[in-house]
Amino acid sequence: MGMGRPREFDAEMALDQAMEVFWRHGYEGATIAQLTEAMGINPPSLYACFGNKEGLLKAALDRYTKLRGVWMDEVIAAPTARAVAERMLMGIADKQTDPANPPGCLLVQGGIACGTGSENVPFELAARRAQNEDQLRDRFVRAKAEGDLKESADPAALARYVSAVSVGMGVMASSGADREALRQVADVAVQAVAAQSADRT
Amino acid sequence: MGMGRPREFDAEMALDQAMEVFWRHGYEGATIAQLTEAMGINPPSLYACFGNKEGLLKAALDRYTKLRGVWMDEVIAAPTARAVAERMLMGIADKQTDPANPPGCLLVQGGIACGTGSENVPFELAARRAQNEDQLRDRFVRAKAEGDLKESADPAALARYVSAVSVGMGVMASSGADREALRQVADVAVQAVAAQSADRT
DNA sequence: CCACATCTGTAGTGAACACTACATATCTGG
DNA sequence: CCAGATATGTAGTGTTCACTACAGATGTGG
Repeated sequence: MGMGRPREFDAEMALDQAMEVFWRHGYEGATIAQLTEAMGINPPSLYACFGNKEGLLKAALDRYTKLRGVWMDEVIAAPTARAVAERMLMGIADKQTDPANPPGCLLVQGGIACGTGSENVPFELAARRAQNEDQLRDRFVRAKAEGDLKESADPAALARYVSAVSVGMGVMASSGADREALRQVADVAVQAVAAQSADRT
Repeated sequence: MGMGRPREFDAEMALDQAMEVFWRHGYEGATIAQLTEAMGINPPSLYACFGNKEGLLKAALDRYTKLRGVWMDEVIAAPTARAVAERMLMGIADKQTDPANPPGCLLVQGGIACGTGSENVPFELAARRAQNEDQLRDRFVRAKAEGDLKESADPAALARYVSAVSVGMGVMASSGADREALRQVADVAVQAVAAQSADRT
């Protein structure tokens, strides 16, 4: 019993290309023809490796969140809640306007509303965004315990807020907002977190 | 030269139904079959009245922005920049979770990323969102002139910020966030505007 | 070198899509 | 009551979609 013919393409490189297509056109807007061309393979290879279109999206999302996870850890490592928010939102302003990638965020561009048969896609993307929010919330819980945030502060609400601003910035980036515009938004947004911080001397 | 057979359906009522379908499934996710069924008409009537699918979307957007314009005027009429932000974001928290409509905002759900041939749709939606932002900016310019906002405040940045938060809240609503969660976000978000306000006594 | 397993490219599959031809129905103006 | 004009319902049109059957290629284990 042999092991069969080996794969001729690099799965991770192909995923990077697929990620970009989903990022630019959304799940429903991306066609298998576009995906296979970008990935440099033919449909049967795609289906053998990823199952179907939705499987490919999930694999691309896994790769995306893995890459972003590294950066997110740096964000969480900031010393204060305010610094976390600032590092996160300013970083997002830069990332979402990085010409190396399509504008905006894959977790938003992937698909906010989908047609019948793809209802699962927006749900999947929301779940990934929620993971980020949970990380932030845990960090803000710690900040409160450390006395870095006011007693009246609600860590979950703050995390939801920062997450909401991130999403809004992503949509703006995808519709043409430049880096400076996003930084201005981030700058204003951080002040709300600062207002929840103790010792604002 | 007669005037021809009169239309048997009410265009505005039909538009309301079409609006809901686009709102729930997005432009690309909505099919002509779904639209005609919701509108209670057959395809030829749709095309005779609205030209094509994109024409129908634009008509639905016109109706949506017209309805929202009334509410927006009330928001703008609030006495201070802070009150404007509060009225806007709290109102949005309620509207985006109103069970009478699909969750979120049509200007976001309509389509953030689209496939080849529909690139115009995200652009169209962005233009409508920009109109809202312009209204806010003008109001904040006035607030600054009135001494309601600090000298250092940037009205355009504040307007972009409020607009970004609105969009983020819409995405959250569409992925299941409840009214209370959105109100918490709005509550935090308003504090950033408050931080730009003068006379915070 | 042979049986077996997996990948690859060609060339399609049926289904769903946006959109429309056409015959018929219903109005206005004369 | 007739001629012109527009709306409607039926029943399609061609195109594009996600997905796959199949045959040939390329590997491993015996």
